This record gives sequence, structure tokens and C-alpha cells, in this order.
Amino acid sequence: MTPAIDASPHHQRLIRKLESICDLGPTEVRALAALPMYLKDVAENADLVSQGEAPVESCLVVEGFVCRYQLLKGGGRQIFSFHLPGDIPDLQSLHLHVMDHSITALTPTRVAMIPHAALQDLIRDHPVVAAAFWRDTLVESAVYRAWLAGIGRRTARARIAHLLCEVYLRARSLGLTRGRRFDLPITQPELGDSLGLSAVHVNRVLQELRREELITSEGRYINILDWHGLKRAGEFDASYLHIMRDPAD
Amino acid sequence: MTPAIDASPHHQRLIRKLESICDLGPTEVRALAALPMYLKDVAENADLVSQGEAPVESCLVVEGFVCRYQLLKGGGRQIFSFHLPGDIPDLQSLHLHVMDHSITALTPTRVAMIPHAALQDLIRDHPVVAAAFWRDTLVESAVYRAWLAGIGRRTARARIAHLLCEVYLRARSLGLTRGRRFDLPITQPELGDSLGLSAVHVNRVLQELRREELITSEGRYINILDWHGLKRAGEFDASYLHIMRDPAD
DNA sequence: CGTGTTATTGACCAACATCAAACTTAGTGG
DNA sequence: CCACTAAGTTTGATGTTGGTCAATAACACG
Repeated sequence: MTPAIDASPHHQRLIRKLESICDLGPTEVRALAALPMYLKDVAENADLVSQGEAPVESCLVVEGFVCRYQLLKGGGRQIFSFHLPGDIPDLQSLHLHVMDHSITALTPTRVAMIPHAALQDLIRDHPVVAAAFWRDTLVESAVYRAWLAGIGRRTARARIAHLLCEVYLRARSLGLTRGRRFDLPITQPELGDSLGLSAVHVNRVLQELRREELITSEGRYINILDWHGLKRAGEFDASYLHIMRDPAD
Repeated sequence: MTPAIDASPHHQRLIRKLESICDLGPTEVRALAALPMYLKDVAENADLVSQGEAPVESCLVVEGFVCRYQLLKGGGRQIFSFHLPGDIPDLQSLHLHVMDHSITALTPTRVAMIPHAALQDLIRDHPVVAAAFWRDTLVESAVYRAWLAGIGRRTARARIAHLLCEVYLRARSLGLTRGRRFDLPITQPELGDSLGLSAVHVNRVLQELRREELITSEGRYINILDWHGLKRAGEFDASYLHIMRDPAD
């Protein structure tokens, strides 16, 4: 699993992420490790890419927590997805040139910028990598569907429980958890904007989940006390994440 | 635009669809026209593919109206997308082998089944077609995001208006409209299941839109009386559909 | 003609939003 | 190390969008 090739930590992040959703051979790992990229630090609440832009490079999240969102007429905000280290949240700009939404850093974040040209070359020469990237965007679609089902048809309680399960498993597949504990560095207003709820209601439901001893939270960290209970509360079935390899700690 | 090659009507549908979202050269058109497929008729309300299956062929919608949905514990249903002739709603099964949702025919439908192996060959030999398919799945993601923003943050009225705008434009880009009139062969309960609303409320809002003279409806047909008014009501901005070529009737 | 969806209407209700204020926390600069 | 500030969290009171239930009317289809 650990590539024999020496690759920088940010290359490793990308490789680990892709290995969590598909099989890579040594050739592909080598090609990924050779991908040109340069690091960039981004402040909290700064956009990585903004709606309307047509980026010529994509950003790989190396450290931090990132989200995709859109501001609506009328002042509302909808968050569409969260991204962890290893994700390339604007990979799609390779084919959809003008961004129909923005991507922003929810914490101080380090990204690695990869020129589109380099990605195009990589995809042309390595069909397995092309398939991996495509597959990654398809998993993202599956996550959108899960969110749609939640916002459209589930109670606030189920939506929140579902999101906690999802972020926990995704973080775990990347080796970012410690036992049942994981970092969720987002505020309650942000949670609300992702789940179609008000911050006030998010707060009340979180209290309820704590009262029922499904979770505890200490600052930015969530501790899952009752994994099965939380899954039940969120009607959670992990198969949509299509995770192939999960260290399970 | 009209391919010089003689291709069957169902091949033409696929080619027309892909040309609505990207540029194809004569080589690609020829390759698409040679794609092996066989026709299959599907009854109203019959699943084309069901959750849990791992299909080895994908279906191209040739005629009819199809949706992607999931049944939830508790009896609810969420519809994730609608598909028109030219769409391959389960193209994703090429990379996500087990279906995390189902696809069903909302009207009597004719589909053309294409073996995955043939699609894999096509993609391997024709990078432009591979890009087109990937792009198509990315546009689908963009549509999911638009729905998420609607269900999460917009009123019932805006959601319904937005959906009408979306289906109208997609149908128009495929040459399936007559002026401002288009076929929307779905029931109010189905509309509700796609927008996270009850059938009763859908009914009331549709009446409101008719009262305001934004639309009229005759049976399964919707007539847009006031396109700009409808767009305004739905806070609709078409750019997320990434339509490149639109006959505009 | 029945018979089974679909559309429509009305009465009532609940989940969640909104508003406003108090409290907590983290960060900042003197 | 301590005010000071800004942001986030918590609480309570009140409001509203849209859900649920139930009944009737319109259709479509065999």
C-alpha cells in the first residue's frame, strides 16, 4: 500500500486518496508522484476558486478543510460538499471550464496547485489514472445524491447524523481519525448551510444527539459514542461512498 | 451539425445529445455511429436498473422520460434526476459497479442497451468521446448542485419554477420543444418527490404559477407564457447546464 | 360504464425559521 | 496578563412554510 517510490507528502496525499477508491499499479503511482505541483497557503475563509472563473490549474487539498458553495440571490448560502486532504475539489474545471460555484477554505489550508496541462497529459498517458479521476467525480455525484435525499426527505436529526457518519468514514479512509474521534472544523452556521437548516436548529439537534449519548464534541472534535446508534439515526448506509480500502484504524 | 454518416435514429439521439454539450469531429461521430446496441421497450413504472445491481451494459434513452430515484426507510422517495432521449442515465455504472439507486421509466420508454465492453473500447480508442462522457457526468453533477441549492434554500415556488426552466432548456437543446411548449409527462406526486415537497403543495404552487400567468398546462404539456418571469421566479441561471449548442427552435 | 390513478380543496398541524438576547470562546493588542 | 472585540453557541418566544389527513372531482383506460 505504501508506495515504494519516494514522493513528497502532498503527492502521497493524492495517491492515498485515489487508492482509497480504486486500485493503482506501480506505473500509475510513479506517474502521480511525478505530477508537477506547487504549494500555496490559503487563509481561513479565502476562496480557492470563485464562481465565474475559468481556472487553468486545479488545487489538491494537502492540509485543511475546504467546501464548495454558492451564494443565492436573497442572501442564502448552500454548501454542496466538504473536502479533505487528498481531494481535488475543482478537478471538474478540467472539463467544465467556467465555475458555476466557489470553493473556499474553512480552516487555514495548504493546497498544491496542478496545471491542467499536466493533468491532461497524465490522463492521456495513463488510462487507469483517467478512470480513477472519473470515478472520483462519480463518487462525488453519489454524495450529492445522498445529500439530496437527506435535505429532500429526512428530518433535521437524520440529516445531521448522516453527515457526521459520512465525514467520519471519509476521514477514516484517509487515515485522519483517532479511534471514533475526528476533526470537524466547521461552525454550526456552516453545518446549517450544508443541510438546508438554520444555525439555531442545528444547535438544538446537536444538543439532542449529545443528550442521547450518540456523540460528544470538544471544540472542533467530534467523538462518536454510539456508532450504530448514529448510523440508525441518520439512516446511513456507507455503500454510496464506494470506499474500497479503509484502514479502519 | 447533422452527421453525414448514416446512423440509426437511436445512434443519432446519442450523437445529438453529446453535440449539445461538446464538439465532436467526424471520427468520433463515426465511432459513435458504430456502437453496438439493441433496442428494448420498457413499460411505464418499470425499473431499467435497480439499486444493488451491477449492470454490464448501460442504457441509452431513445424515447420516453426516465428518472433516477431512491426509496428511503420510512417510505419516502427521492428523485435525483430526470432523463430525456439521448441521455445514458446509468453511464456511471461503468466505474461505480454496484448501483446505489434505481432508474425507472416514468412513461412507456424505448432504450438502447450498450455493452460496457463496447463503451470501454470506445473510450480507450477515442479520447474525445471519453472526455465527452466524463463531461456529461460532470454536467449531471452541476444539475445535482442546482437541485441541492433549491431544496436546501429556496421556496417551493422557486424550486418548481427552476425545475420547469431546467427541463424546458434541456428539452430544447435536444430539439424536443415546440416554441415555448414542452412535454413534462410527470405527475404532481413525482414532482414533489423530486423537489422535496408534498403532492398537495406542488398542486397549490402550480395553481399559483398559472394564476400569475407564468405558465399554462394542458395534460402533460407545459406552456411557458412568461419565460423571463418564470426565470425570475426560479432564480434561474442557465449556465450550470453548460449547454453549448441550442437550436432555440 | 366501472375502476384506479391523478388533481383539487379545505381544515388542521408540526417542523423548522426567525428574531432577539445572553453567554462563551478565541483572538488581539496594550 | 488583562481588557476588548468578534465570532460562535445557547436559550426563549413567536411565526410561517409546507406537511398530513381526508374528502371530492376529473380523467384515463379497459
